[in-house]
Amino acid sequence: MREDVSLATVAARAGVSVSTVSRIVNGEMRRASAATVARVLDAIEAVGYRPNPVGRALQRGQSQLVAMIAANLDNPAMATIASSTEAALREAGYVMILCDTHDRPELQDEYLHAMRAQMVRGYVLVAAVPSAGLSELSASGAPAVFVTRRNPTGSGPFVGIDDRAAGARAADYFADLGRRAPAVVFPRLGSSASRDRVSGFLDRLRERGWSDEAIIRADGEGQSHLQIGYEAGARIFGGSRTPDAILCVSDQIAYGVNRRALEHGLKIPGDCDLVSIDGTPLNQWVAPWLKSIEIPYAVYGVEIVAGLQMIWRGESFGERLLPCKFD
Amino acid sequence: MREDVSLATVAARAGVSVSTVSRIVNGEMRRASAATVARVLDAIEAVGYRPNPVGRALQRGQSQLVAMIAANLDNPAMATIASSTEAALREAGYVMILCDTHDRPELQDEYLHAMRAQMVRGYVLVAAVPSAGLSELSASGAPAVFVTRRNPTGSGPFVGIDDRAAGARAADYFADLGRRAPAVVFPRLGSSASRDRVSGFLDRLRERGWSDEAIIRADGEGQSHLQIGYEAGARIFGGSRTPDAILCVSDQIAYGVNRRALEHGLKIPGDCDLVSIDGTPLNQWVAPWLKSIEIPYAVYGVEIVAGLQMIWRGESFGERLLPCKFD
DNA sequence: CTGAAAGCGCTTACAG
DNA sequence: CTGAAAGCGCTTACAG
Repeated sequence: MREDVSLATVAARAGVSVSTVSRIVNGEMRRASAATVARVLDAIEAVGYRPNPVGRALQRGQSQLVAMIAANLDNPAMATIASSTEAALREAGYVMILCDTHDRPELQDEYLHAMRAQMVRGYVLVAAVPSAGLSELSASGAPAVFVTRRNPTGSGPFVGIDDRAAGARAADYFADLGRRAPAVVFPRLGSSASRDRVSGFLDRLRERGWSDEAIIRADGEGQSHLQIGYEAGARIFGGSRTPDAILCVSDQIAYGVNRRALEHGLKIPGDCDLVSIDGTPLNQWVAPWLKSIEIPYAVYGVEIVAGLQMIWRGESFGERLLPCKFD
Repeated sequence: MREDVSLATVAARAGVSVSTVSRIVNGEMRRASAATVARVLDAIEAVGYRPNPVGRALQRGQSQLVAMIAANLDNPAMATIASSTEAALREAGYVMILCDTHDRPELQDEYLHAMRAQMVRGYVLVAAVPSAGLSELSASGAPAVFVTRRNPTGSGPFVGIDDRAAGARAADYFADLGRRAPAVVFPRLGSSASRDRVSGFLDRLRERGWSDEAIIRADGEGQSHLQIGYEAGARIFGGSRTPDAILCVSDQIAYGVNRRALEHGLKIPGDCDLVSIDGTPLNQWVAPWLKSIEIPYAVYGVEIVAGLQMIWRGESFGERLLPCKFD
């Protein structure tokens, strides 16, 4: 377990050149005699050699590092995505660098540059925001998969859910239940995902006979979905019409709305149903009042890595929409 | 923004040697004439040169990467620690690699080896478990700071809270409130932190007149603190004596206990007070019934990085116990 | 079947 | 004040 075991160490011990050891380490067994291979393998074993990824990266122009650039790790959904991606990358022999952009384009660009300097093998962009560096990245053709939000500066491999369908499902649920006054709560400056969930919800309600004016819409400002829900809740419950069913585009928004509902003395469910889209496992423990369309964040990791591997192999990977649970 | 801007590119453009450029890039301004410095700086600017960290790491035997090796990212507390550490490292010019060990010693060792191969500049070990590789690391004197759990294989820089004091604080709170039947819930196979919280609680209760038998103790098995609380709750609420105050050593344990309490038709608070140690911000939104001693996870990052920097400078860094809020 | 050599981008004694 | 050279650990044509 010494620090100074390099190809040279192994080569000396086996009595061959570093070239030969290098080839064998890289699996080119058929270019050396069986005897040599055996001797080298023994030497590797004996000194406990492991290839130095830094030397290798410099030579190959490519490291074993994969950059995950995420908008906000404090969001439990992103934490789960990060965790599952980390596990899948490790299985595949890669190491994950984690970058939190706090949804700020300049930070995202800073990281994008830093990661290119690190010669990362690929990029996982979770809820990426539009930025100059991102456009460059897209243009450069570097291996990248977008998660949750589609590439805001063009197209690209995507892992997520069918957001419009999720919204529509909530609409059907409310309609089938006989609710009359549906509402939807979303971030003012939302992602494509948010918007799709909302429009899927609205379109389906229209199909099922609602007029536009009959559907209550409320948004909230800022980063924090908790705050967004709380703020929008004030307008919803303080308004002239109180809804009997609310779709929140995320769990955290629902938490905020619920707290406001409690302040207004409303019973949830009962006076008003709450449905959200996320379905983090914590809900069953602390928010049993919440019905949620469950996004399978825990399997995002394997899908993301599968996507990267397809790209590395030169195959094309368009998008992978994962099925949600709702019961 | 080309890929091929190296020291050589800059040197050629400025009409000097790479040595000179390298020195200037590294801030050794006084070893070159003012004219040369100006010319080189111009060239750097003109071609948009950024030092390649991989070449640099190989030469220096040390990268700009810092490894965070955490036991379980799905735990919100660890996610917040990871997030704040990432931010602090970025400010300091480092990049964070994230490794999730799932509390498994073999995985921890695998990562420890992989990170050494990456020539990481330092290690942040969050809730590390005992393992052969960890002993090696401690022995090697590599820069490492332990977080949440102290080094289980010896000593080492530590960032955390005064766990015994936190437990004692809960005891005082219950005693001052006039509670008569206190209980404490903890993981069966807990960390040093868990144990200290429990013993701090018990010792203070004893000081304040409780007999050992009067204090209800319940543990639960497994990884998931939610499950631990739920399981222990069954024994607590199904037992002969029902407590009127419970300390849970983590928020998630409290969530589990609360759910069980609800199933038993108990009102929380009212029939029974619940206090936990963690104080994640989510509590105010989804668990207003929970009183929690708040650990400042969001500032762990800056303390951890400050600790690493002290170690890098050769100064000694023993431990940093951060103050908790409880009101 | 095998090895010497060049080179990935960088740093750092050493010589001038 | 400045540069040529060696070397960090590796890979890969190329020559034999």
